Amino acid sequence: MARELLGKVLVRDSGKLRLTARIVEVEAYLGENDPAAHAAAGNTARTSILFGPPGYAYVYFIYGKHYCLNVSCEHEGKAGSVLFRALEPLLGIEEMALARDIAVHGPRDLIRLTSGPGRLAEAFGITRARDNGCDLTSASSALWIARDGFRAKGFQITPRIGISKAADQPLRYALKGNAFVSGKRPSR
DNA sequence: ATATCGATTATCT
DNA sequence: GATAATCGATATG
Repeated sequence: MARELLGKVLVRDSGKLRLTARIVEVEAYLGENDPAAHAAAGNTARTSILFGPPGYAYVYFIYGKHYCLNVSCEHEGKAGSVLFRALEPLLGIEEMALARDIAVHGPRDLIRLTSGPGRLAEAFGITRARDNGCDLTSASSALWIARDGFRAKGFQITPRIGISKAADQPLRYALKGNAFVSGKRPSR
């Protein structure tokens, strides 16, 4: 799923406003048996979406400040998911800058719009109240995943970022050479 | 009822 | 490179 999501487009539709951005970095979380996954705590009020059918938005709140977006994967009862870590803005850049409350002058500022799980959620106005449980596979949803003709040149797999448990597993997928990928730049 | 901590980011040095 | 900010979910009593 993580590999399939790379290169797809995240779409926000609210009224006549549309935001779109390409998915350039994601991480896989493997469900109940993955110590780093929220699903490891079991099926609770917080994580119930993870245990439902695939294709739905799991939104969580972290560090008192940030929302992050996952899509549920696997069949009902299996809590695998994919975390959206970075996007490349396509449409609605001014609106994203407004939501992020930053001024965009050059490419350097563009990166701060959607490079990082908390940043992309803020740019898209994603909150738990608004988007948790949303069907990401339906074009009539306010938040959904689209396919355009984009062909990725390649991707790379590295260890997941920002976790303390099971941090060694290579489950982070990123488009090769994409400037919007979060974290430290690979040496090449 | 209370304590702990995190799938992060911004802002320092 | 280090650290503060900030709050809801979860664990513990």
